[in-house]
Amino acid sequence: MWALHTPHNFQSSSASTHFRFPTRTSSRQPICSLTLNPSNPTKTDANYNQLIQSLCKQGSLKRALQVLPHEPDPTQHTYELLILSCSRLNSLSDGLDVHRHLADAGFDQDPFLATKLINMYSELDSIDNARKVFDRTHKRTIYVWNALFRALTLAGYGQEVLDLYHQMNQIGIPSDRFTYTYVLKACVASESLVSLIHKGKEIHAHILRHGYDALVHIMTTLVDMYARFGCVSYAGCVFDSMPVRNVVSWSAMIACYAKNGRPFEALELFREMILETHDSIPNSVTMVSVLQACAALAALEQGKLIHGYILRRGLDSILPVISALVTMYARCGKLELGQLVFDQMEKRDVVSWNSLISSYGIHGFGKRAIQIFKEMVSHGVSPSHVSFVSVLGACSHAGLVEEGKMLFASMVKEHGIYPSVEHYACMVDLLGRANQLDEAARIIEEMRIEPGQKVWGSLLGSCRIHCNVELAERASRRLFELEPMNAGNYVLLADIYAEANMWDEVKRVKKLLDARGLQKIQGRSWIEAKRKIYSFTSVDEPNPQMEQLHALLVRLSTEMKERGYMPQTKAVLYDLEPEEKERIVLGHSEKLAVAFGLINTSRGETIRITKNLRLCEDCHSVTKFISKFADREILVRDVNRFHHFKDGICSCGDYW
DNA sequence: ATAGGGTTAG
Repeated sequence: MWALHTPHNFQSSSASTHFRFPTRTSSRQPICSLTLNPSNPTKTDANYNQLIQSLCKQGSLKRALQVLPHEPDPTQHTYELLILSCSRLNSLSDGLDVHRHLADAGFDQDPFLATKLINMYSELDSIDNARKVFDRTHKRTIYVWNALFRALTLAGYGQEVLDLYHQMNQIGIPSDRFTYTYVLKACVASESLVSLIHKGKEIHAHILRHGYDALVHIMTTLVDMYARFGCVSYAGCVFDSMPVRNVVSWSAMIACYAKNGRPFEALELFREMILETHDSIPNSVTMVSVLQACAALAALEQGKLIHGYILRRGLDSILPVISALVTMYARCGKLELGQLVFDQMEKRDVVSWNSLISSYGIHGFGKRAIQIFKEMVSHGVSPSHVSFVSVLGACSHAGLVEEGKMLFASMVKEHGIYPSVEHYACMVDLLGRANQLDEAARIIEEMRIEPGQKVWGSLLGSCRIHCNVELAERASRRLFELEPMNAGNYVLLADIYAEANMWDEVKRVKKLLDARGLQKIQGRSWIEAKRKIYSFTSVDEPNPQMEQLHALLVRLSTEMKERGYMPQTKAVLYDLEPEEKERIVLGHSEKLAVAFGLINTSRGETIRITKNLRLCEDCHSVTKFISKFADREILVRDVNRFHHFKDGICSCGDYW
């Protein structure tokens, strides 16, 4: 005999031996009596299936599983609901249990249920079991294949999907429209270092050949795939070719621009979306990308307008949107506004906290960032790997070496998070900037995962700051192998040689750069004034005020020299006369932007500038001078962090 | 016969 506890969500009288279905008519008629002997099937046993199904629908999986052994003949539908319940309740052990029952009953060759099982294991992060189900299923319908493709893609096994897809084609099973979306995603979900873009283009061709090029879902996936490969123009071509677009397509294309360093285009496309479409109304997902674009541009006025739009559209209570707002304000130099948005949040998740931590980090408030990190933990929010990237980054900007080491050690010990390349890169950066280059190198040697370009890149960057030729050569050797087309690495190495006066070596590196058809990334600074964004490069570009700007800089330079300013020209990669070098650094884009700000903004207004590269030392010291004797606050965001210049002092404490 | 797809925060 067996007994069941009374489910609390059942209307039950004091007699706990009777189950009642909660029905709309509140019938009190017992459907089946569980005191019956289940091994002796009677007519009422037909209701066990119904009972199990009903329990599943109510979320009482445990009870459904207790009833299951007593149903002599569970139906496909019963198993389906059981499987779905296991995913919903996130219980792998129950899932395995259901799977066992189903196999015992001979249902495991049912392709419909195999699909469901694969989906279940996928959601329960048990990819091996999903594979097993697939392997054991003889009759593999396209649904079964697609389910496995989806599961493997989500788990990051893109290459495996593509191999299986090849097999499927060999056998002659035709793809359907769902197959294409999964295999396209598989191309970018590959953990391998080789780019699978060729594969993606091949599948793109298949899609065109099979006439699937009018389907919004597939086309949007293609846009997204090219976006993730960084092929912005390809994504744009697909987007332009779409006969029908919807919110998701627009959002994907806007995200493509926002994530690939094309924030202007992102905002432009958003404008177009609003003005030219009637059926594609921007949603919260769209707005997140738009906010990212504003953040990238440091376009505060734009960002405020977008914030207004978000409020009008009632999208201001959606977590991702709010986190993006926090970041946008902080990256536009308004840390206090970011904090305000954060304070007003009713609910916070780990991402909201991460936004705030990294915001304080890039503004150089390392201690405050650590404090917020601890506050998050004390609120019961478990840090994610990004939390550690953010907080370690904050330590790095503020030179908090000991604190960073302690946090790094706590990752595994206290939070069970194993450091990834990103975390190692943070540590190398932290130690390297603090001139503990040997220890940074030691960390790399002790890494149990492949260091990769991020880590070597951090080391090379630190070598640039502290002019360590030997280590720089080691790091760059690896980097030239890993990312031969990244001009930045060659330039860093050349910088280091130049500072060490090794001009032959500088020439050699430059030749390497030329041989690969690469160019030094041009320095660019921009400033928002009167709702427009003005962009400057060191090369003369048509700007009506250019002469005026140059004249102002020459005058300032003379004045500064009288007060002890010494031009620092080591960023110049040519072996030139000092005067010539001086002339070059005086034309740096950041100084032009500062001069423009002095002329075109009112006194008392903070000059806010953004730069695409790391601030050079000469620009840094000149801006300090200017902040003092022009009595202006100047806020500069370089590629890594903020510099807040005031009274001749920079918030970075000359440590950046 | 049934089933499933695309964009998003740090």
